[in-house]
Amino acid sequence: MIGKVSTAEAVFIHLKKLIVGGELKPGDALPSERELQATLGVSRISLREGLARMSALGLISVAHGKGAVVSKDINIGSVADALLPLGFLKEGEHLEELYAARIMIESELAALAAVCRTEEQLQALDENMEQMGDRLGDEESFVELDLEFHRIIEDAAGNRFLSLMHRAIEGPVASLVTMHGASRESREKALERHARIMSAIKAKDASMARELARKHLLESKG
Amino acid sequence: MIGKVSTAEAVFIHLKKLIVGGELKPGDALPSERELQATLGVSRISLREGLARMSALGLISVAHGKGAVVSKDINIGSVADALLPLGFLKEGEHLEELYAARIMIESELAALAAVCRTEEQLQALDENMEQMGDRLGDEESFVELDLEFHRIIEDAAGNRFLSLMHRAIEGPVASLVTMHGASRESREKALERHARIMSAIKAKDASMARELARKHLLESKG
DNA sequence: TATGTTTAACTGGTATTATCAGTATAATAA
DNA sequence: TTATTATACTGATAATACCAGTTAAACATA
Repeated sequence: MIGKVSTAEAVFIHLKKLIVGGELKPGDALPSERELQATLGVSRISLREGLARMSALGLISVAHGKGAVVSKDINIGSVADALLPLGFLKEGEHLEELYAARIMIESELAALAAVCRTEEQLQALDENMEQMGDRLGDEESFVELDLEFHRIIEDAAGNRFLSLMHRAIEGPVASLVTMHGASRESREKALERHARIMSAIKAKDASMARELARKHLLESKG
Repeated sequence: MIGKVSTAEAVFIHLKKLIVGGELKPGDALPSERELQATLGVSRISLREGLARMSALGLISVAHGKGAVVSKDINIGSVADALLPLGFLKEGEHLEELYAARIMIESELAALAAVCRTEEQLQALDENMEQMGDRLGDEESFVELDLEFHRIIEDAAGNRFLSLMHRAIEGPVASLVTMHGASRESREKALERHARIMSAIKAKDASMARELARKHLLESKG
């Protein structure tokens, strides 16, 4: 009996194969539930549970009264949900793994931002740093501005896949990022490092931006 | 009915909040379906569709006759499924974005491998390169060994999150990776670059391994 | 007493049927 | 023609019954 899957799972696998196999292309409308139910020879319940799985993963999008269509793009929310158990990590190696991934992503975002950034984004970074300078004494505001700094860079990088991973990771490691209890001196140093990263991005020096971002995160970690 | 979301979606959101909020911890058993149905005041169908969503995302794991428990870990299959629409990308900027992410991941894996690699893994890389040397004339085998080389490095890096992203990306960009139609000379150069990466990993030089891997992928791309 | 079998009470899985609720369009009335 | 209404789709929800694994308590047996 090992290997047996439930009917709902079978429906899910079947539909997924149709999409992967190219029989159902992005944007295509699925047959109606009654029709699928008859074609696949399953009950409405199993059919709908299979559809629920598809929908949860963002593979299809269903609308009441209209029908279901194959998604054209990944659903960031779904991916983030699937990565949700990462938040359970408290200490130890798993958290280290996640942190390593974060450094990799952040530094690559900085490198890409150095290439793609617009003048508006440079200005946004400037404003952000100015505000950070004003809030050196306000820990909470500083932390929030710190996160915003990296979010601006993420936006400037213009890579949807990296943005997705960045956001999925941001939550779980937020507790680490937030330098809570850090000294004013450490905040001054962080702002200084931000300035250097910003300079590299402004100068379109991708390698420099990447390395500075990496060092920044490594140093702000301890 | 709560707000504008479906009942099944409301159930899903409710259960997710219980987990995120810490009321349900990883490994905890969920109440039985009949119980949840009564507590939430919804029909069995909606309840089960909500559970199906949870299950599809790998947030819970249900067993026939036993019950459902909160997952302790991310489900690679679920994440990969959610990323499935990436395979729709054919050409253009989206593929470029994915390729940039691939280079980032591969190079970081090489850097981590340089730190964590065991003697067995070094030996596996050695054997792989030896086989590649023997198959310089056999394009198909060479491509397969090429992929294996990077898979060994992925394993050696010992970072589950990066491994996940690596595997999710491997499929969609496979067509790019496979140097189909490349000359024997280009294969010789690729092998040479592999040897240099391997040396850096053996010497535990993370920065060197990262840079060499990055250059390798950039060069083998064209 | 100790052990093996049976049974009963859980659990989730599937199916049937009926009905509610959006949506779009064809038919109809102004 | 235009505005309204009826209708025939679509998915959403529900109630009910029953099937199918799992577990442990009850019980018969050695």
